[in-house]
Amino acid sequence: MQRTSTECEVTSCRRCPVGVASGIVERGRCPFVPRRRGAGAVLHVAGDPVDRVWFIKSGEVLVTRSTDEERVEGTPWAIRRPGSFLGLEGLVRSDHLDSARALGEVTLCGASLDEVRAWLDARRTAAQVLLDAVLHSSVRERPFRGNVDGSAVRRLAAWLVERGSRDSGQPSRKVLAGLLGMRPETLSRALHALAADGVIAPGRRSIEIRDPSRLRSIARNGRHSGAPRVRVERP
Amino acid sequence: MQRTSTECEVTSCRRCPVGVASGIVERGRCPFVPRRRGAGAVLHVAGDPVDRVWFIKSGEVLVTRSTDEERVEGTPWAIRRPGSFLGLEGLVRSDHLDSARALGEVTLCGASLDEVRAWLDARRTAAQVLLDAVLHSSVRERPFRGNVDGSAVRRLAAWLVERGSRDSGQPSRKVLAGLLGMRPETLSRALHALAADGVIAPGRRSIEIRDPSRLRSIARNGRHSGAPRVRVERP
DNA sequence: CGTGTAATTGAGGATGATCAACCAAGGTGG
DNA sequence: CCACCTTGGTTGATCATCCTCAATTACACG
Repeated sequence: MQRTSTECEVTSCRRCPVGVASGIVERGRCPFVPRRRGAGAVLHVAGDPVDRVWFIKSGEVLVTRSTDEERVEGTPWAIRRPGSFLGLEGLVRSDHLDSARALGEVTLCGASLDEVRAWLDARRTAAQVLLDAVLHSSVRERPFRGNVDGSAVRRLAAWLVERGSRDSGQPSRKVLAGLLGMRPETLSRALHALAADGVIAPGRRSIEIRDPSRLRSIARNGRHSGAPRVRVERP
Repeated sequence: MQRTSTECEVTSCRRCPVGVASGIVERGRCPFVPRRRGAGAVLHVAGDPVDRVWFIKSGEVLVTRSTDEERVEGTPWAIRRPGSFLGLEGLVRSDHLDSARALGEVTLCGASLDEVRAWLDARRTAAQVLLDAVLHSSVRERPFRGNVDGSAVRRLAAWLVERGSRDSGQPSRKVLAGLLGMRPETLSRALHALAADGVIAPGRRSIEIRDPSRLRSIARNGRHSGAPRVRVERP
């Protein structure tokens, strides 16, 4: 079983798990061929038939799930990073579950569904590579659900804690709000509340964590002092 | 790649994908050994180290995710059915992501993590079986998030539509409420609202669908007439 | 036939969504 | 270089939804 695929391992085909499983080192051919896509490029749309499987080499991809059909752009569901696949659901169903858009410049290696199936049959460790990637992303990618998972402030704190060390560029407010299951306005207020507590210092493009321990405590039990609502007096 | 594993395929080892991949038919040995568990049995608790991987042969298992640590019982996350695995996250991390409890009488086949790893190395199609199962459950298991995915009534309607044909015994109200990201009280009111519309006829242990087309329409766009709130007059 | 648990109902309040206005930061073209 | 526009983000006010807590009813089970 492969270890976690981090960005650095993936950029070179000789160190990429897919390349290794394809036997690149001993002159094997990798069915996944690289391609570049610009920021904002739409990779697939929910409901479309799956024709290609993509492997993310570099960059980030936003996966959105469209709950209602009329809206083209669903709510953000997850951010996929290098080392994970897109479109593997094609192995068990015919159409895409969700839409995907490049968040920045991305490099993807693509293969047709048939090529992937052939690869799975031919290469002994191929399935292990896919299994590894799927397990990793299903472990990472546990989206927050509404209030059941705590208040807006708490979900934000939990996200900040989890993101924590990996300093990958912050997603835009709109995207982050979607990932956290809230509206941009609510996210703005939640950021404000944490900032009022001195726990974080939100900049326009990055959020600096000032008090990690308090942040963790808020993420755990949801208590925070900052900017309580005005309480209406009652007779 | 395996096809969808339905209950009937799984009960006999000769038709079970795990058994087949272990070469049961040609006298191979399957590392997964069956065990029965009674209703309510706790299979594992979030945070515990993963020591065994379980394969569900029959019955249903409730997977709960504990968001806060003090609460032993987290919010219901998904219901796993025959053909899916528990504890596969052990392949990529050391401890359980979530807790699991048998919803009724269940039969599980278990193997230690080491046995699973050895099995993956020894058996050519083992990884494909696991990959298939993981993809299936990640396709099925897309929990609803709070209001972002629509109102309580809409989420309930969507769940009823999706469950639809497969008449597996209804989960208890508390469990169902958790799966839908709402409180039991809210679920009760949502059921009442749909019943007032004549769309469903909720019994204590089962929910009869009276008007499937209207139910689908509510699931799609959230409009429903039943029991509108009293609207306060404003000057 | 009591008793405990699950499900329901009701009232009130907290929270987040909505809508509209506003602000700040980049472009773009004169 | 500056008016202009566009886009994304913030703020404020109001409202709908859902949560909370408590009381009550229905049901299963001894």
